[in-house]
Amino acid sequence: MVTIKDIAKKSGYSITTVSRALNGFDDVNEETRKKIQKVAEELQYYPNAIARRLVKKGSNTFGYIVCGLKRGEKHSIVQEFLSAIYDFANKVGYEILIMTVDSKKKSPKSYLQFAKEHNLSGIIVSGITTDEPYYRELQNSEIPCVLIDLVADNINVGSVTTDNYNASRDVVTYLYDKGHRNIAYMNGKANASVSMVRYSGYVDRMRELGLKVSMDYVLNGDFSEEIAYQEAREFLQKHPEVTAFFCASDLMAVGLIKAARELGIKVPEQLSVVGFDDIPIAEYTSPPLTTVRQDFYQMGYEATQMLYSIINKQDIPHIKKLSYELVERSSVSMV
Amino acid sequence: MVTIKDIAKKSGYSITTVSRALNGFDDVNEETRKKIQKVAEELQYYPNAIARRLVKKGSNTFGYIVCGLKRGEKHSIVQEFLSAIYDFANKVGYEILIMTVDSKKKSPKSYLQFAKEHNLSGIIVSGITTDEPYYRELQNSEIPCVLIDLVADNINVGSVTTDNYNASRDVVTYLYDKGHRNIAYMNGKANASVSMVRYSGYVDRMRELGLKVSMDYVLNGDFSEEIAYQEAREFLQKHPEVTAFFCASDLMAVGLIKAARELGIKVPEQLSVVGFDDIPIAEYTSPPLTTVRQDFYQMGYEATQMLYSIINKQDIPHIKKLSYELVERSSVSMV
DNA sequence: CCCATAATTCAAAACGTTTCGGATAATCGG
DNA sequence: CCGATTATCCGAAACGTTTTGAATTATGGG
Repeated sequence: MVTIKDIAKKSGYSITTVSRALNGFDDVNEETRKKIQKVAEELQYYPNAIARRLVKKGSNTFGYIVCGLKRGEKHSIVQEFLSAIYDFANKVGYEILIMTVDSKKKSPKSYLQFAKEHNLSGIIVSGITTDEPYYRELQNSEIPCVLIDLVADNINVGSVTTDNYNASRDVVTYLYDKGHRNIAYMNGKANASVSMVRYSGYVDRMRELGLKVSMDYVLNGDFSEEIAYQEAREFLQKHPEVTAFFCASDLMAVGLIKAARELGIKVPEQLSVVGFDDIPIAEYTSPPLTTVRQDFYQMGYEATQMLYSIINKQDIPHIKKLSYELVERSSVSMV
Repeated sequence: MVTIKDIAKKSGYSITTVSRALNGFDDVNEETRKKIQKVAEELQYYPNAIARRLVKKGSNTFGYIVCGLKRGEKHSIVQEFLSAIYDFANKVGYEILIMTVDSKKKSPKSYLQFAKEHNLSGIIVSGITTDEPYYRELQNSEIPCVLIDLVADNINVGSVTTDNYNASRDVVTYLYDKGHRNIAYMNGKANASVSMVRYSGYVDRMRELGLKVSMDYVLNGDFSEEIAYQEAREFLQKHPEVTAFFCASDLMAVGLIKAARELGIKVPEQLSVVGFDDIPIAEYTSPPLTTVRQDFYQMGYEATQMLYSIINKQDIPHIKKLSYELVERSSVSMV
């Protein structure tokens, strides 16, 4: 490994001067700089980021903690986040260190340990649910951090989510306008923050519209296609009066549609279905799914941007609700 | 930041002893260790990984270079890789540093710089094409590295791919057995290694079966749904005699099917289509796509495993071809 | 009771950088 | 020509660890 020392030796200058020359300080003669740069090039010198990070105060590194990353996922949400985080990080010259945490096995490291070990400037967290130990730890974080899809009430932690509440309300309104009155709801993971918010949007709007919201009408599909399918199969047989279903995720909507098809219930003629997320699949199901589009890339980008602001002590709002879009495809019909 | 020094001070032992106690060396009294651990806990001490990495020879870190990560991707291949790489890394106690490179803008860093800066033990590269500057650089790498979907001929660089050649041949055979004789081929990016391999599998098998392979019958969809759609629209009108299409990716198959539908050509009745990859969408298109399944998770896992072996100077084959599976769904019919 | 061995502990160097405070030489105003 | 700037340069400390080699103490055999 060729170090700054080698360059100093070969060029005849001191370590200090070499460092300053290479880092563009202006108290070094241009000619000297040229010479040093030449030597650096000849020797194929690359500054050791580790040594640098050790001595510099900030590490200029974002941490990204992704919970529940696993194989065979049918959406690419994490990929979108990643893409966004990197785009922003590249823009501001930060690097990224990722930690994955599996909710099943208890992780060996706490998020705090992760952050401290690596001297992280701040961290972004996605995919966490309120029942994980991390959640509590995060609540009183001393380290700048922003949560995706989860709100917290600490000054050091920001959050960005889609405006789930209003999105949910809009879906109910949309269905109502199409003439539906018996609207069931398929909720996601009980411990996911978004589930609760979407649920209350549904309930509130239903009530406002004077529609009954019986507990029978809300199922729990755990954000899983398979579970949604199971639940729906049972439910649909018992409740032929239900003409519309709002699912808290596209995947569950897909499961639901499969159940309906198997029971000979035609979508959308006999049953309208609305999903949430607009994952790639949504466009290709039959019928193509009407759903609420979340822009996951933007979510990741805004999160990183917010983290950057928090790190730099900028005074900005710590809660950001992103807009959504109701994408009309063909899974809903008038009644 | 609480350091090892603080612990030394508070516990009354030397820095050396603290370090050795915390790292489980056996030349420290168990009682001492207990005490030191207690102090460490009280002070919420977390060893600084940066300092550690600086002094240790190996960094115990894999680099992962992902080319062409971008928003709005309709597959989750990178996510699968990531998931796999992390699973393996967690198993062997490595960390991962990711660099993204955009083939459009010339990247500020060479892969070598990236590796040296961070003292990486080795790197994994995915998504690279032969026309990128990185490709040449990689060819004579001094640093252990393994390429996904690209083969190299350097002892330090391994590669893992699906057995694209045979997969391609099998598809042709499959179509042949279904009675198809005029089989067209939609190729991917010209500069992607896999494209060439799949292409030759197609050509070789066609010839073996005594089928003509005219240049007219091979299109280039650049792995893009849109381009494949455009190309197909033109082609299908001119060549009604073609009864089957083999596409080098599912996405292109989707584009192709769309074109066919618009031209009133029924899939699979009038045109059979086979894709490649088996991305999540493939299962939901209408008709559901018959395709070659690649296990991207396994690819990532094997790649990391191989990298680990290379790093540890184990003598293992540097080229790994993964098996595939022809998934029969409904986009192919007998003729 | 003494020497050899084992069990503990520690001081100091090393990893590759940045940076503080000063040193030296050159330039300038008067 | 002198004191004061200014332009360049540099030595040494610092970042938080690990590790080497040795010192100290305890133990045991004879």
